[in-house]
Amino acid sequence: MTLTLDLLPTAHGIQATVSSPASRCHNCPVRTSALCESLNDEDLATLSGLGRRRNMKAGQVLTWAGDAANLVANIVSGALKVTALTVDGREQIVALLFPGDFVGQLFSDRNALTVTAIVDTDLCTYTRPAFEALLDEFPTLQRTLLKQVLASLNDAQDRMLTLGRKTAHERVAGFLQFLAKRIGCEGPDGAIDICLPVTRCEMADYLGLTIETVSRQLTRLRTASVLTFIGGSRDCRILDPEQLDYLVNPI
Amino acid sequence: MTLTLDLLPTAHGIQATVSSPASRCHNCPVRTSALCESLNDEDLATLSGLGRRRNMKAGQVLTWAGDAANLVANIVSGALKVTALTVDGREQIVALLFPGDFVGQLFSDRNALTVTAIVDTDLCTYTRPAFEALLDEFPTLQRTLLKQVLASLNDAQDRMLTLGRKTAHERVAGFLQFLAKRIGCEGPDGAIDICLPVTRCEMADYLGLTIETVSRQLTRLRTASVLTFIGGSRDCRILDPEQLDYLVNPI
DNA sequence: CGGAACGTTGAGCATAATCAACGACTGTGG
DNA sequence: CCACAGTCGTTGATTATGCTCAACGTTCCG
Repeated sequence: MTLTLDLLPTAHGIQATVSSPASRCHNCPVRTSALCESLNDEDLATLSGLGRRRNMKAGQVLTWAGDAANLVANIVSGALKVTALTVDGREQIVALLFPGDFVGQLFSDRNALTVTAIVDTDLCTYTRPAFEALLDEFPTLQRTLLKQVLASLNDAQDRMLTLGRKTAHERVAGFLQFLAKRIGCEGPDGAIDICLPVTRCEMADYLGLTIETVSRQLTRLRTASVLTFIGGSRDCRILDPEQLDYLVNPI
Repeated sequence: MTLTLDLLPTAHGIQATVSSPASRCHNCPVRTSALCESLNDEDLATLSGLGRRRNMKAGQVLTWAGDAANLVANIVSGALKVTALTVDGREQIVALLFPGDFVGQLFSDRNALTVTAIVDTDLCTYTRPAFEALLDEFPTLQRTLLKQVLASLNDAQDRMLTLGRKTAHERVAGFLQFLAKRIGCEGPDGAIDICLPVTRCEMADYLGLTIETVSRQLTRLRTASVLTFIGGSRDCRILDPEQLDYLVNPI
C-alpha cells in the first residue's frame, strides 16, 4: 500500500458538486462527530448560514497568541497544532486537533495560544460572537460543547502526567500509540500504518523533549523491531502494537 | 502576624447559627464565586435542596480513580488535590482546587482521577445525576460551568508548558507566584505571606519534580533573599515579589 | 523519651540536553 | 542535467540538570 497525507476523506469532492449550505452540512464528513452532531437538520440550517468554509495550507497560522479572539472553528479535515510559548521562545504544543475537533478561545477577548495548520486543513469557521449566540439559542449545542471541553480537559490531565512523570521512551511510545488510535490504518499482519502528521521538531515540542531525543527513541524502537519506516521518515508502520502497548503501560 | 491554615473564612459559624437551606446558601462564603453565582435566590433554593454539606479532614479521599463517578461538589473552604497515577505508582497532581472551584467527573461512569483533601475542607456536594439534571433545568448554570471548565483548560495548558519546558527553578518560583496570587496575604514592606497548603512531596508531585529538588530550589530562593520561612517550613514570606516575577518571566 | 513524618543537605549517577558533524531529500537556477 | 542551498533527520561526544541513595536535623505527636 501507499501512505498519503490524507488522514480522512476530505470534503473537496463535496464542495465541488453541491452548493446549498444545508446540503453542504448534511454531507459534511464530520456531520456526526463535530459539534453539529447535536443539531437536527432544521437547526443545522441556522448554523450553516453562519459558518464559512476555509482552507489552510500546511504551516499557515489560524490565530496568534495575543491577538483579538474573534474566530472559532470546527476541523473538517487535516490537523492543527496549538502552541504555548515561554517569553524566551521555548515552545510547547499543548494540543493536536483532528477532524471533528473544535478550536477557538470562547468568552475571552484575546487568544492565549497560537493555532497553526500542520497539514493542509479544511475548517468550518464562525465569528466568536455569532457562535456564542448560537450556544444560547441551542442548548444541546452548548451541552455538546461542554462535553467536548470536558474531554479536552481529561486529555490535558493525561498529558500532564506524561510531561511531568514519564521517560522519553514512554513519551515517544505513548505518542505513537495515540496517533495509531487516532489516525492509524490497518497494515499487513496486524501492523498499524501511521502517516505522521508532524515533523520530529513538532513531536519534540508536543512531548517536551528535543528532536535528538525523539530521533534516538524512534531508532531504539526501530532496533527493537517495534516499528519500521516505509520510504521516508514520515510513513511509519507499527509492527508490534502489543509491544508498544506494553512500553506505554508495563502492567 | 500569625499564619494559619484557614485559607478563607469557613462556614462553621454560619452552619451553627442558621438552619434553613436557602439562607445557608445565601450566606455561603462562596455564594459569589462558585457555580451558584449564576442563580438567583429563587433558583438557588432548588439547588440548595439537592446539595449536602460535607466536611473532610486533611488527607481524606473524596473520590478514587476507577470508582463509579456519582458525586460532584463545590469547595466552600479548604483545598483539594486531583492526582493521576502511572501503573507503577508515579504520581502527578494535575490540579489544586480552592474555595469556589468545582470538582467531579461529569457525564462519565468512572472517575479517571483521585481527589484528596490536602487541608480540612468543607464541600457542598451533589449526586452526579441530580447535578446533571440541574444543568438542563438552569441554562445559566450550564453556561457558568462551561466557562469554569474552559478556565480549567487554560490552566491545564499553562501547566503543560511548565511541565514540558521549564526548569526546576522556574517551576518552583512559578508555583509560589501562583499560591501568592491565589491564597497570599499582605505582609510587611510589600512582602506576601503564604501558608503553604501542601507538603514538599505534594509540591514535587504538582511540579513534576522530586522533593529533594524542590527543597534545593527553595533553599536557593532563601539564599537569594527572595523568600524566608517564618517558624516552620510551611509559613512562607515572599520578601521580594518583583524578583519572583522576574524569575518566572525574565522579560 | 521515642518514634514517625517531614524536611534539608551531600555525593554520585543517569537521563536527556547541548553541540557538532553528516546524510538524505527537495526545490531552484544555471 | 547537475550544482547548490535549505530543510529535515540521524548519530556521536560531551555536558548539565535533576534523580537516586543516604545521612541527618526538626517538629510534633503519643
